Amino acid sequence: MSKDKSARIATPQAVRGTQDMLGDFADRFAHVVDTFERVRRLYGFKRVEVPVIEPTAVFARSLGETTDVVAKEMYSFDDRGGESITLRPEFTAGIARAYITNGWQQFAPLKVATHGPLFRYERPQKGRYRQFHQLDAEVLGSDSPLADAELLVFADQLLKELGIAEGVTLTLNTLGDAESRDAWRAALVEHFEAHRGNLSEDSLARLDKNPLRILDSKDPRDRPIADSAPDIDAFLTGEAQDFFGAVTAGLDAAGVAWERNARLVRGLDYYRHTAFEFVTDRLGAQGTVLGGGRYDGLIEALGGPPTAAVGWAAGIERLAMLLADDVIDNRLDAVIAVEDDSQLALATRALAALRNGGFATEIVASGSPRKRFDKAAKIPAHALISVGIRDGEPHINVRGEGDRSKAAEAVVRAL
RNA sequence: GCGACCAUAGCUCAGUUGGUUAGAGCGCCGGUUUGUGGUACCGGAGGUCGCGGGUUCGAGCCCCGUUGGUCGCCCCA
Repeated sequence: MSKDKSARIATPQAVRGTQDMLGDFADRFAHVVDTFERVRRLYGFKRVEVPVIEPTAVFARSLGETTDVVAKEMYSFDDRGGESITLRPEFTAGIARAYITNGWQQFAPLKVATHGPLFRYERPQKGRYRQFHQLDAEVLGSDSPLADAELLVFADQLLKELGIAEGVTLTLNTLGDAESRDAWRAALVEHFEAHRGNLSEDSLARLDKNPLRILDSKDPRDRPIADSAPDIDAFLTGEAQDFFGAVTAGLDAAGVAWERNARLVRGLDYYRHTAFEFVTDRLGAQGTVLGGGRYDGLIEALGGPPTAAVGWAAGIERLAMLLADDVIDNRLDAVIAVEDDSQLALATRALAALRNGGFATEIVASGSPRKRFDKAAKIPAHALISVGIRDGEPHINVRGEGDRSKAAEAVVRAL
């Protein structure tokens, strides 16, 4: 109602790569989060909340200065006090920072879970957004392979309860301890250097920044070279070998299906030992639905005590897209159609009684009275209650099947 | 950051080789029909054709730019 036209602006568009959710997709999103919250309790993971903003150093130092996430995808800005702040591009580093600053070592081993928005300045694509949302689970302060296994069993049960386990497979690898990883990395660099002339341009860049990533390159020119590269197995120390064996034994004992993928590496620098991804071919180019691994060196790198830790994150939008069409039941218990305005008071009493009694109820009382029944009939509900006049008397009719309908009718009849 | 395709009513879309006043379905509002009924019919509201420039007697249609979307590359959950 602005009288001053100059007060109006052209409606701004939503920021690129962000989304507004309403209805079906919002319900799916909430269903993923609700399921996660339920399953997380079954595994004894505590709820944790950490800030959306952190000092830039939290991410820049921990993820690896040369990773794309740090080098070109962070939303960083100087606040009014001149401090460089970054919108979190992932959960792990912030949780690690909180673990140190709050002295959570006293609770080790600490199992925590959280979910919320993350921000990455990327080109939007199917299953990839600039503001996106993840579920996250971490076990801090445990160097036991049992922790890795527990986290994976947790992830597996979550996917099963969401009904999307079929078509999603757990792929697993080990990156070894620091000693194994360094030896393997050196051998890889040597191998790739020998084939330098045949690598793709992208992989030549990777050779300097993160040679491990050449292993999972999709470029056909890289595949023969990557496939003939040495596996880590030959470089694993006995200790690293035993660790991986214990993780897979734990999975087998819990009945979790998995596949070894010796080519699986992780994008962020902090990973050691166990690395895993739950992958699918149903999301186009964004095949990873849940991923993570062990990051024993991260907390120390952030200035904390040497602390072993392992965790995973899962894209909520990606999980929501995989949900079957029929998993969301947002039917109301009852819909009331007011077919005669003289009975509005009666209908309103029925509405209040139903809602107070725990019945999800909606009322249709506007527009042409003779069309309200049809309008109400289109709203998904267990019971359709019409309130009107019949033979000069107030009259209530209830249509519907099942227990909820009968229970709702009982409430209305008791008025 | 690179590439391809796309953008017309609230939604999903049509719109001929460039040619009067840009259409349909759904949804919304009103009327009629039906009258324990989820039906059918009639009417109405609603559009700077994403935005800016250009070509042309004339542009929703062709060209350039721009913004956004979608899908790949890359990256990652």
